[in-house]
Amino acid sequence: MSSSDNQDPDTELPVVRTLAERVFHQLQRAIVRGELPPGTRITEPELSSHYGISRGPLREAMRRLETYRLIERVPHVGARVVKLSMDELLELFDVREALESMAARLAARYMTSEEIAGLREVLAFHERQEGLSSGEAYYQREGDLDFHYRIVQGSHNRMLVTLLCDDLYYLVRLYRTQFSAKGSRPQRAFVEHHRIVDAIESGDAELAELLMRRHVSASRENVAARYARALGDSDDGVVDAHTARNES
Amino acid sequence: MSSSDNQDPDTELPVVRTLAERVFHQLQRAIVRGELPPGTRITEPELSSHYGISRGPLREAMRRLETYRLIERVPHVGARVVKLSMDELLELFDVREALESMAARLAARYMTSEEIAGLREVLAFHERQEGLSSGEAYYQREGDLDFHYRIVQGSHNRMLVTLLCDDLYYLVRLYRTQFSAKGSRPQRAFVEHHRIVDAIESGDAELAELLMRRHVSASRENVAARYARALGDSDDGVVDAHTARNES
DNA sequence: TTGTCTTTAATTGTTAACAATCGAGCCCAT
DNA sequence: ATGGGCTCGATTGTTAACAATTAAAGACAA
Repeated sequence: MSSSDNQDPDTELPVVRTLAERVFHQLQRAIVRGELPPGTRITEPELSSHYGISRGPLREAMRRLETYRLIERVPHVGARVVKLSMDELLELFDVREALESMAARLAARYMTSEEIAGLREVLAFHERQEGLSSGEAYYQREGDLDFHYRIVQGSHNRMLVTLLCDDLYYLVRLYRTQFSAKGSRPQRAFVEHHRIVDAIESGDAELAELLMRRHVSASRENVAARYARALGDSDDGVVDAHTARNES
Repeated sequence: MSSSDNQDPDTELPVVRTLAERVFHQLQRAIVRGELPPGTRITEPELSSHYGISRGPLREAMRRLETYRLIERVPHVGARVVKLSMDELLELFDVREALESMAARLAARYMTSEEIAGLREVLAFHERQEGLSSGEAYYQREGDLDFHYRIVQGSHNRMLVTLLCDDLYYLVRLYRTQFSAKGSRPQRAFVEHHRIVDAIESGDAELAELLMRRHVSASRENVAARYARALGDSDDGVVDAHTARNES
């Protein structure tokens, strides 16, 4: 019940045909997990020797990481792991609101009964995890991501799937690790998730779209409110870890 | 009054700091203009000798083209210019509808009076071109793209701008050249454009969002209808040039 | 003739060395 | 002492040669 089939936790995918691809996935995971903290300078000789490859494939991997917005490069200067600001996080929420509400609308039209059944399984697993370990935010977060993941795939719009699942969700995960999101209102998110699935199952595209839009928007407002509150307590204008939280 | 400042017609941008960047822009332009027809095999030795560079920078340029979905690569096999299907074009319209309606909503909130004035200038230029040369579709198309471009930038959401202007609009232009879109209902699009700007100027975010959504959706339905009609006349199931048209 | 296997040529992936650019540290003049 | 300019080290950009994989052409057998 992980986010995806090609998202095994510790071993790299078996179907990696090139060194650049392998090290790209390794670096991507390291960044998303926070093993390479934001702002870390990425130097090519260092990383290439660390991974035991030459600079050629490493540069290709870095170029891919750049297009995924996980690192930022400046010609002739270097690259560093992206440092996320609260402004950009809120921007990302707007984009997610637009794309995921559209995905929910399409999912209500095109999702198969098997896919809907799988979605219900995710919700059940989600609640079970919540029941026995309320403090464990990991499953909740991953489970929530899985929920959104499946609805996007249920849209049967390949471009939407690529944009959200391949591009933006890695940024979402990175934000969560950087801001150490704990999931602040799981029970309310549960209710919203169920209502969205109900709308999808009944084929009500407009309602599914509206509910998903509200769901993402509420999450955005929650993050923004926590950020504003943290600004009052903090001395500087930059929010640091453990100040902003997010449940969806 | 072109689509962007860094979009000069024939000379490459002066601020290109590396060979890979230069050849990336050259290839991008060649593909979007149709000089490299869809499905064309891209072979590294050929292109590198053609552009007078080695395979290293060329591979970096190709990797960037791949993430922009302008070429498709298969490891150990090769790359070819993306061949677009009508299904994917309709998918792209759904994504545009979601993102551009959000952009219009944000533009109504955050667009400055200078940006709105520039938008009105685009519309005026647009109409002038339409008046004196009804058969010239080029200016109409570019003008329309410029219109959407500016609204997206008016959203002041950098992630949205990157997604739409840097990623998707090149695909839109590629579609237009491949399907040789002529602009089938310019006068109706004019009215819609004006109404959208009116809504933005009056700060009516919800109306701007709704109008932009309808505008893109109408364009999508127009393309779909022409495609269905072409299917009846055509012998095979693949739409070819001069059959599908699109005005927005 | 057709199907399969083998060989082969071409292309892609990878590596290591070379060249160009940038930033830091030092020196010197005011 | 401080600001500007210069030198030097390190990193990035680029190149050319090498290795691995693939797809196609051709030989051979049924």
